[in-house]
Amino acid sequence: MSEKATERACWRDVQKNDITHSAAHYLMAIDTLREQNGYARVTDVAELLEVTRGAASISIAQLKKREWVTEDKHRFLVLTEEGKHMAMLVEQNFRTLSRFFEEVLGVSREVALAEACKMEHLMSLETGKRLVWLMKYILSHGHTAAEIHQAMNCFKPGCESVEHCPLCEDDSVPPSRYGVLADSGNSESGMAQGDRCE
Amino acid sequence: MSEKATERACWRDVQKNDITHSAAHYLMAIDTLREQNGYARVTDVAELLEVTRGAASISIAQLKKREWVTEDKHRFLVLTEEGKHMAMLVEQNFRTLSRFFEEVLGVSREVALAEACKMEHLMSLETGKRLVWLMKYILSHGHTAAEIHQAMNCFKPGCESVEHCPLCEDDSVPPSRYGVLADSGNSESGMAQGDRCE
DNA sequence: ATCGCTTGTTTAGTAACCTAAACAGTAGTT
DNA sequence: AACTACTGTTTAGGTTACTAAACAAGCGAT
Repeated sequence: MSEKATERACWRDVQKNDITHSAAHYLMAIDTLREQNGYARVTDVAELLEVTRGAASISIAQLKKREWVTEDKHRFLVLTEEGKHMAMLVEQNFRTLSRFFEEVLGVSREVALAEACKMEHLMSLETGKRLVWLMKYILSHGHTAAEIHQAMNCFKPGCESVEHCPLCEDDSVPPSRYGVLADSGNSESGMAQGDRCE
Repeated sequence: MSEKATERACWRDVQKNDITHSAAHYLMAIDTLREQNGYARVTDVAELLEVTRGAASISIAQLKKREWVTEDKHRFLVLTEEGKHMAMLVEQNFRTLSRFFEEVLGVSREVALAEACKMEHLMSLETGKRLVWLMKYILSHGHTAAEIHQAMNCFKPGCESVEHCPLCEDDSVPPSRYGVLADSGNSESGMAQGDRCE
């Protein structure tokens, strides 16, 4: 009876995400600036991110509260260990996703970068690692990579109507998004899919 | 000189996304309710999404302004053609992503659903189609699918430190995130990739 | 010592979300 | 008709994140 929490409305969890899109970019900006200039000040971050100093000031104050950012002896901004870790995670997710979109899926570079940028902070370390693993596998197995590239090169829009998609023709997977609407008795039927991965 | 916009700060484009995470779920909720109950009212949507009627009322008013939602003869909520299209797109992205995470990457169902839910509204139709295409290819080529599944089953955390990742060891790809810091002259090199889809 | 510039913070106002609570209808019941 | 219940909107208040503009502090130059 409590197992249906598995299917529970997940849609509001976005707000409970570890890190915000904006926070991630403030962290990465500080990191970038320290790497490139050796130091990072509020003004530099603001300029890099193209926001006002006021906005940067307030956002960075939040990051200090969260202990992702501190100041060094010279009062310049630095990432704490945890801050560095968050920044690296997002940075890595960005690279993984953009490479996946561009090199595996064959999406244009612009779109690949734009979409990777939107999703980078939403992917878990676990999923990111698995995606890297998949890409490593594909890229290190010449014939597989070639086949997939060939397949992707033959990609044609197709599937024009979003309403009907070849992959989703079997409606086996789409799990109910919002818990149980009407009382749908046996909730064990949800796991009737022992046919994969054996 | 204006071509460097290619590498320009993309990080604020998230706000310019076609649809908001919350808007997407309001649309899908209306769609779900009409399918399940035959009608959708503000109260039903609020209950389904677990928000107050006040919040639902205001959000739905916005959707009406955008002409994604109207009312039928009985004053019940309905999606317009455009609204339906947006809802279908997000719904499809959700299915695609969750299946990809779960079936291809081997992520647990919970995580797969949660992350798909966060990203569903951020993936373009184009990328979504290509991902479907890739999955179709993988799943329809027994040996490839088997190999990949085997590889993914052998997945071990590895790559423990986020700082150093096997895939990203060659720093060839990571494009500068925030425009040009120092003046980096020639920007035409960005489009050196005319090798697809001919 | 005062001008002028940069730096960082603060304040007021905007926008998209949410809650809680008051409010105005509409509709069924006694 | 009056009581109650449900529906939908509105109001006030909170959050995150932005802009614009005022402000305080520091610092170099004359």
